Amino acid sequence: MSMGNSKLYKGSLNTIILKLLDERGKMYGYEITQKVKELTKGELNITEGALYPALHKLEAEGLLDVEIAKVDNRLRKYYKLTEAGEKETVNRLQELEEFIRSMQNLVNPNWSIS
Amino acid sequence: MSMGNSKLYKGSLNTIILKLLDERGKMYGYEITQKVKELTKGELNITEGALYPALHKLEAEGLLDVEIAKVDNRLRKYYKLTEAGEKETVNRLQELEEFIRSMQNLVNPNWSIS
DNA sequence: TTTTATGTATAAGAAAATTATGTATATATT
DNA sequence: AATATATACATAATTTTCTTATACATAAAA
Repeated sequence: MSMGNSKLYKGSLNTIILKLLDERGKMYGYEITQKVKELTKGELNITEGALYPALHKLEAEGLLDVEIAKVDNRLRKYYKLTEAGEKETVNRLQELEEFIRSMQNLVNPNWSIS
Repeated sequence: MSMGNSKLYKGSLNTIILKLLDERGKMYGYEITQKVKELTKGELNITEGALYPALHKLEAEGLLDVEIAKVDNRLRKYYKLTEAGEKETVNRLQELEEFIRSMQNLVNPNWSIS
C-alpha cells in the first residue's frame, strides 16, 4: 500500500510530533506521549520505543532542535521545530490530511467533513 | 505507537480488503487495486507485493474463500468473505473508524463528522 | 516501603510495507 | 510485425516502523 509519495500511514507518528510542536512551540518527549493520549482519549498510546528514536531521527534530519533542561532534578529534553521543520510540517500535514480523507472515503463514504 | 488493542494503522490494508468484499460480494486481486485507486482518486495505490500476501494471509486465517475462474484465457482468483470473515469485518471496521476519528482529532480538531 | 508517575534511552524482534523480479495472456500502439 | 501497455497472479529481498523488553534515575503516593 502506498500513498502518493509516502509511507505515511506508517510514518504518521512523525507527522503527529511535528504537528504538536508546531502548535505548542516546544515539548519534551514524555509530554508528547501524555498529550496524544489526552487528545485521543486514550485511543493512541505512543510507546517510548517508538517515540525516542523518532525524535532523534527528526533531529538528525534537521527538522528539530533540542534544548536540555533540568526540572526537579530530572532531565528533560525540549524539542522545537527548526525553520526547515516548519516548512516540512506543512507538507506532511497536508499529506496526512489527504490520507485521512481517502481512508474515510473508503471506509465510510457517507461521512462528510466540514 | 499503538491503538487500543490493535496494530491497525499498519494493517489498514486488511480492513480495506474486508470492507470492499463485504460491500461488493466478491472481487479478485487486480480488481481490488483498481477499485481502491478509483475510490481514492489515485491517492492510494496498493502494490501487488502488499496485496497478494495479505489476501493469502486472510485466506489462511479463514476469513476469505477463494474461487478460481478463467476469463479470456487469463487466471482470476475471486475472493469472498466467509462467515467468520463477515463477523471480523464488523470489528475491524469499527476499529479503523475509531482510528480515523482519533487521527482527525489530532490533525484537525476543527473537522466535524456527520 | 513499595508501587506509581515522571523522564530518557536502546536492543531484539515482529509486522507490514516497498522494490524488484518472474511468469503469462490480451490489447493497443507504432 | 514488433513493441509497449494493461491485465493477472506470485514471491524473495530489503526497508521502515512499530512493540516488547530492558535499563537507569528521581519524585510522589500508597
